[in-house]
Amino acid sequence: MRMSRYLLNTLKEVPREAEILSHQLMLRACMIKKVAAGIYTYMPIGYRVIRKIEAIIREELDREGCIELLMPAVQPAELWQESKRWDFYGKVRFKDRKGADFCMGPTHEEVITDVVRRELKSYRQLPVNLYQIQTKFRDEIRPRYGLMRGREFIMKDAYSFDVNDTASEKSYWAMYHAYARIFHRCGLKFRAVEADSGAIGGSYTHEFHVLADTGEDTVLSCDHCEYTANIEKAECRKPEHVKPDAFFKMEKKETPRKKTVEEVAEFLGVTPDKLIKTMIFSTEDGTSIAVLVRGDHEVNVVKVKNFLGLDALELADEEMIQSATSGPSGFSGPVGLKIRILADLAVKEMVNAVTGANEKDMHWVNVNPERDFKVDEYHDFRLAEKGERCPRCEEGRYEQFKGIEVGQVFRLGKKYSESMNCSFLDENGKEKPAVMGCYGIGVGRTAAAAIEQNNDENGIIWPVNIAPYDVMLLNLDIQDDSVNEAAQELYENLQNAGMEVLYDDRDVRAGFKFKDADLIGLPIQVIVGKRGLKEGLIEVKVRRTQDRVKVSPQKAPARVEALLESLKEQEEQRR
RNA sequence: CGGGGAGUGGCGCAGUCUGGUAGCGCACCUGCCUUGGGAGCAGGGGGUCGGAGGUUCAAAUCCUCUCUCCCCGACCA
Repeated sequence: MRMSRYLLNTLKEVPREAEILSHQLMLRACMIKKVAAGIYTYMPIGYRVIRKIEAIIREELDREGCIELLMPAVQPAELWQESKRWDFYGKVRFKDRKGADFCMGPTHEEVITDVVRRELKSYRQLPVNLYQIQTKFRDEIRPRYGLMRGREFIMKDAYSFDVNDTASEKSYWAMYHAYARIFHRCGLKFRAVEADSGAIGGSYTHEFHVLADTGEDTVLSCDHCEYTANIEKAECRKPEHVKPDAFFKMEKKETPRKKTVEEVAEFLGVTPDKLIKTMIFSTEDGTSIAVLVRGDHEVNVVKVKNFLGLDALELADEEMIQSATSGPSGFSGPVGLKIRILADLAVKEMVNAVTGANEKDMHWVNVNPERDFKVDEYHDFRLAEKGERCPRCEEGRYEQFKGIEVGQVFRLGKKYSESMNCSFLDENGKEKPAVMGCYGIGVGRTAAAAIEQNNDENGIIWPVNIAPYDVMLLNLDIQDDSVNEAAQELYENLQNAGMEVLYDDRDVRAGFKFKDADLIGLPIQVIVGKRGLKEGLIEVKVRRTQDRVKVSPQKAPARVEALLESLKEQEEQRR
């Protein structure tokens, strides 16, 4: 493509709306244009990246035997009413001229289940895995960061249907491995992360996170074994049992205005790990529950929620704390507490601890679990932290990463097949619901994540496999016939050798072209100028390393091809 | 939805407090000059100041309402 005829206006200045790097660079490199909050046009150069990622996804899913189809963007309310989800989910709803309810599809479980239930008759038809690459619309409460969290976004979603759990699990792992291949091919450093499966049920799920400091999610990974988990899910190692020397007598002490763990610990001259932190939560129906953790630990609300099998759990407000503990907040403690008490495993090992006395300005000291208060259930209820020992192996410790969630594989079980009656006859002629799985990849978000991970002060550095073009060809002097001739010939020869070339033949100064080339970030730049041509040479520059080599125009295509190959290899091996 | 901030040529901003008929840089067009890291000079086109209403001789500026966008929190690919 000749840039003189392309639609690609770069920006020197950063539009004010862009907060994070990928968003800024996408705007500056003319990849996207905002149409409304969270709604973007993919400009030509940006759309090429999207298409590259889609192509990789298609290849890897097709390899697994998945089948592509395309479902509608607009969905009728009836399907959502059937699955009882019409009133949940932030979706854009509207009525047609007859007054019937519709919505922009935020996801497609309902539609795919409807499609499959009409077609599925026999176990002989299973397994089947159907996918689409489609535009979703979710009325996000707060869209931001460009393509990272839009309201309208391109997503690959796949749905597997199996005869039973065992078969479904097989489908799950096939997708897991396909995803790993996809993100490797995209040249991304990522982790498959065990994640919280939410309220949908006991099955497990993995999120795929691209590692980047700007990521919104926190991931803990063992530096020795394979264990990697979202911080919401990351298990804590069972605490060592230490035999205590002596149990002292429980005593009440005045702690005027000392409410936080730090204040109380300092006031009493102990370390925070000697305190039992008592957090009061309230469930959906207004019941209060106490959760105890060691003073230097934090409660993991997700763990508590899952343990209780609840959808929602909130920290109690002042009023609730009063009625549950008959004391003010900041002085809650388990001694004498009448509500249900859950405690983290680490609390079980605490000896002669400090805890709130459920009255203003008072704490107990020398409190011992079981002797001085009863715990209804001990369990892993706290947030794991970096540096802690791995729960799965003996040698490792947790490392912490920031990640961008670009994909998820999820076992749905029979949730939709039962509520929407998607069943088949098994080999005994018995009717059974299909066991489902669903699998998503955010295509635009993957592109954004790739930029977050691959950039420098000059701009984007595209991994070869998802770069909009392979090569940027720079003609530094379009007034000069010899330069023009050489550049034109290279343009043709590079393309004939199978490479995608963006040819900067614009009538602008050399410096301008260099800046643009770096900003747009194609993996290789081929630079043709008067200066080099005098010696019969042109320059080949690797964007990532800024390395330049001089070669003859004749040898350039082979050289560029070899460089692309080796870059590709390195990128696919990245961990 | 709660809290904070902003809407002035395509982009970045000044002007608003103290009303007087809109300005700067980038980008764009023309010419000259220049040509290996976003050159220089000269000339030029483009905005009615998010929208509606009001106050006033006069409103980007003051008042009322409204819309949009951005940032921080809970959701998600």
